[in-house]
Formats: sequence, structure tokens, C-alpha cells
Amino acid sequence: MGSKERIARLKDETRLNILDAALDIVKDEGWQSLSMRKIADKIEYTAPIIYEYFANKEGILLELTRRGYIILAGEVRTAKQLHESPADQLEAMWIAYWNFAFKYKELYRLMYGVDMNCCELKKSMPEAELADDLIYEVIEKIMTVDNPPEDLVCRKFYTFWSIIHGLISINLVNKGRNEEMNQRILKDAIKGIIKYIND
Amino acid sequence: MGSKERIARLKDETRLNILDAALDIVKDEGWQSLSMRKIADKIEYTAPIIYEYFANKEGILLELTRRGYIILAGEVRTAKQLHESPADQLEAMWIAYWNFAFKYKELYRLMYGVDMNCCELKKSMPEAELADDLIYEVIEKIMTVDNPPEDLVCRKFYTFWSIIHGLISINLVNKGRNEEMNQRILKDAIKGIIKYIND
DNA sequence: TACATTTGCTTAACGGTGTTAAATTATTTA
DNA sequence: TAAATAATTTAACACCGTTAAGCAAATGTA
Repeated sequence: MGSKERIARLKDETRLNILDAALDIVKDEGWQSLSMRKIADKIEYTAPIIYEYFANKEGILLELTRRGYIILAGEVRTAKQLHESPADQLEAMWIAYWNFAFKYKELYRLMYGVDMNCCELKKSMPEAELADDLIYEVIEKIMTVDNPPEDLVCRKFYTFWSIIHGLISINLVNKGRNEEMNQRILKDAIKGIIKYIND
Repeated sequence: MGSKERIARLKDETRLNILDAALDIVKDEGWQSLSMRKIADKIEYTAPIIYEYFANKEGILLELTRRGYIILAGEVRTAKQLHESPADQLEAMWIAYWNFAFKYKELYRLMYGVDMNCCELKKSMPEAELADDLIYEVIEKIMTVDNPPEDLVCRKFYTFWSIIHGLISINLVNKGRNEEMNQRILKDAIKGIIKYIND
């Protein structure tokens, strides 16, 4: 009977509806306030039927993560295809990566574990800049230019911070990896950027 | 009466106990499973007592964050003091930053919003490497060495990834900042690393 | 058509969460 | 000793993820 297929198609559709509803809620209210009951509300069912489509809440997150990786790969691939030389390709691919992160903020957060519990109040925390200021100061001293413009120092600082914070984050979420390689990347990067500071 | 001070001292002590208990729980079970009742259990009180010392759960997290920043600043400062030349200082300071992140993993996670909801299952997700592989491939092609050793390519890849992921993370948690500066940092970094790829 | 079975979905419930208000106990003051 | 105040707990609310039981409609079978 064809009705079997029709029903199967409907089931697939509600599966998609669940994922879409979840993403919608997250876009509006953030990952913290995503709940099974809210998803159920949005798809006009009650919470328990979600468990017919996903093992649990984590199952939904996992599927969204998976889709995120697939979208990302797609964008990186098309970026590559638009160029010929490997250098141009590489640049375009990383820019595609960057753009993906902001086009699909919520997915990126989920994929790479970037999330802030309490963000607003953290801006009014003077202690947050203590270490930054110390480093800032030294960067200024290193620069051979006299009175380097503020935004130049700022850019150098952010470049440093990005690479080190990035390396740390990757290690914190992926647990360990290769300790020796990390040290080499870290030291290489620091030396490299210090040299590049007066480019 | 001196008892006033004694009582005040006791109150300060339980305040510290609350913070310590929270951190202990997080060290053992992660941020996700930190609860007011667990903290209360650990300090041998009931949950509502905590609200005499902190406005709410976020208040506890905020105070721990604050302490994290203070510790970090301390470690960076002493690292600086151990060297004379600004270049040596800068290197030592970033290494201190790095070491802080791993010595106080939980605090770092809290301070910079690095947390993974579902980490174990994510390892067995082949889609997670689709984009990585594409980029890997191109990096290999760029390298002038014939048959570059695996771990060298890997290091280059991680260097790229770190700086871009770091920059993205910082922007995702700090919301925006300077869009134009970001683009410059991004492009500079990419160009710089591509050049540095064949150092 | 009449009955039995399966399916789709909901209601109810369990143990957990953050948080608040009321009740209770202990301590200090008069 | 009685009254007032402080310290602490119990009870409750609304929410959470999740599971089991119940119900009602659709389906299969005689």
C-alpha cells in the first residue's frame, strides 16, 4: 500500500520539524533555555512523542551538530572550487570557515563548545582586564614604532590572544591530543607573532 | 562586643566554603551537574542558606569567574617579573596564560565560555572531519617539501585552526567588537601563516 | 458488520532543578 | 524569665528530562 510511504514521509517530516523547532528556539533564546516541552509546543505535540524520533535531548543536539559539520564541509568545498592556486584556495576556505561560524552562530557554538553562561554581567567586571592590560603594555614596548596607534597594538594583542585561546579551547574540548605537538605549536606561534609584530 | 566580629568571620568562612564546594563539585562532575542542593550538601546546610551569601546561582559563578581573572593576572605578572627583555617577558606571559588554562581548567572554561555538552559521542562522528580533511589536503599541496611528514602538516593545520577558532570564539562570547579589525586580523593571520608554512 | 489489535498520542507521574515564603528553632536582648 | 531577633529548615512553586500507563482512533481480521 502507498499509504505506508505517505506515513513514513510524514514521520520524516516531523523529525525535521523537531530539529527546526529546536534550532528556532535556540536562535531566539539560546541553548540554555532549550527544553523538550518547548520543542513539543512548537511542533504542536506533547513532549513524549519526541522520544519516538530521538533517544533523548542529547540525540537532538547530536543530530544538529552532525548537520552543522555537513553544512560547514559544503561551504568549505565550494570556497575551494572557486579558486585555482592552493594558496588562494586555502585563504578562501578559511574565510568560508569564518563566515560559517557567524552565519550559523548557534551551530558553531554547539559544534565547538563555545557558550557563555553569564555574559552580560561579565562585561562589568574590571578584573577581567587585569591580565590583558599587562600583556598589552609589553606588546606596546616591543613595537619599534614610537607611539604606536592604539588599534595597531590592539590588533597584535588580539592576534596573540586568538591563537593561544584557540589552541587552549581545542585542547580543552578534545581532551589532550598530543602534548608535545601543542608545546611546539604554542612556542612556534609565539615566536612567529613576536617577529611579525614589526612587519 | 567582639562576638560581632567572630560571627562576621564565620559568615565570611561559609561564603568561602560555598565557593570551594562549588569548585570541588565542578572538578569532579563538571559545570553541567553543579546544583545548589549539592553545594548545600557539601557545606552541610540546606539550599536556601546559600541565598544569604549569593543572590543566585549565577552570583556564585560570577564570583568564581572574578577569582579566576585575579589568579590569572597574578600568574601573568610573576611571569613577567622573571624576565628582563620585553620579548622574553611576552613569551613567558603567554606561556603563563597557557599554563593557567590547564592548571585551572574549570575556571578557564567558566571565564571564556569553553564547554562541551555532549563530548564523548562526538568523537564517533565521521562528519566532524569532512571540512578538516579538505583543508588538510590543500595545506599539504602548498608545502614545498615533497611528502611532508604527517605531523608537520598536522601542526600547520592546528596553527591555522587555533587562530581562526580563537578569533571566532572571542567574537562569539564578546559579541561583535570591531568588525573591521576582525577582518584585518583574520586576513593578516591567514596570509602570515601561509607564508610561514614553508619556513 | 463486529471484534481484536495495533498505532498515535496524551495524561500522569518520578526525581531532579533554581528559587521563594512560611514555619521552626536557636540565640540574644531586655 | 519573657520578648525579640537571628539562623536555619521545611514546604512549596514552576520548571526540567524522562518513563509508564491509559485512551482513542485507525487498522486488520472473522
